[in-house]
Amino acid sequence: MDTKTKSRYEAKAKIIKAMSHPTRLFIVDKLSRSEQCVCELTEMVGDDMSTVSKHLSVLKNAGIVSDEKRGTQIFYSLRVPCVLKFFSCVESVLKTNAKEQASLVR
Amino acid sequence: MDTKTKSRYEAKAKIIKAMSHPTRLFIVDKLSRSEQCVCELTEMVGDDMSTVSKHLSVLKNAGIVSDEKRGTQIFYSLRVPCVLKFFSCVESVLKTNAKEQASLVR
DNA sequence: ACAATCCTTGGCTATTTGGCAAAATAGAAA
DNA sequence: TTTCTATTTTGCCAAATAGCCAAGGATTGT
Repeated sequence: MDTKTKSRYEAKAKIIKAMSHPTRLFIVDKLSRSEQCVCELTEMVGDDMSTVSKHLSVLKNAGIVSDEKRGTQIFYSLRVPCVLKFFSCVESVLKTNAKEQASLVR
Repeated sequence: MDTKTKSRYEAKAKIIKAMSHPTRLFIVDKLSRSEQCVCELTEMVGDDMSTVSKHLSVLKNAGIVSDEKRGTQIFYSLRVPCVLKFFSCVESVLKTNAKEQASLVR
């Protein structure tokens, strides 16, 4: 694989990697409905705020979310709605896997 | 986040995580055109065969690819074509990021 | 100025990951 | 059987990741 091809796959992988954590997936799911401040997300996730903040910076760094400061709070929102398509595909993979599991038992 | 919700997000994240490595993305891309044996993929990727084999087992474990032994070779193929949709979205994220970069320079 | 609130950053530890090389396995062919 | 050949597994090490806590901005309100 030549260097140029490689770095293109690296750039793509970075974006997918940003989505590859349960908490970040949860956050993206929430943001798909409406923007949220860090404190609200922290509340929903249940981890330390610093942990949530780090997850958000990963998503922001990948270009998946954007942030806006309003007063003392920072609101995050989904910048590229197409990532929501991941969910339906992932669910169909899970379904396919479950079917296969079932057929093995039979 | 309750335990059940959490484990659902974990299952989804696992699938996305399997796609979150440049080499594995490359492999999925190749398999989208036609099935390939490990030796062919190893040749294209340029890493050690044991490394490629490990990547393939990650993809297989996630349910993204399936394998079939024929003679001495093992052919891998894409089990869930919907993962290809990831590519177009990821590309649009890259494009959006590039645009933003450009506007900052201006 | 001071305190309170919201958020991010740095430091630490534990865990996971990715890579190669060597050893083990499975099947084909001789 | 023995010997290839294709692939996987194991062992090891370096690097990356996730989590918490404590410390450090920034902004609002007193």
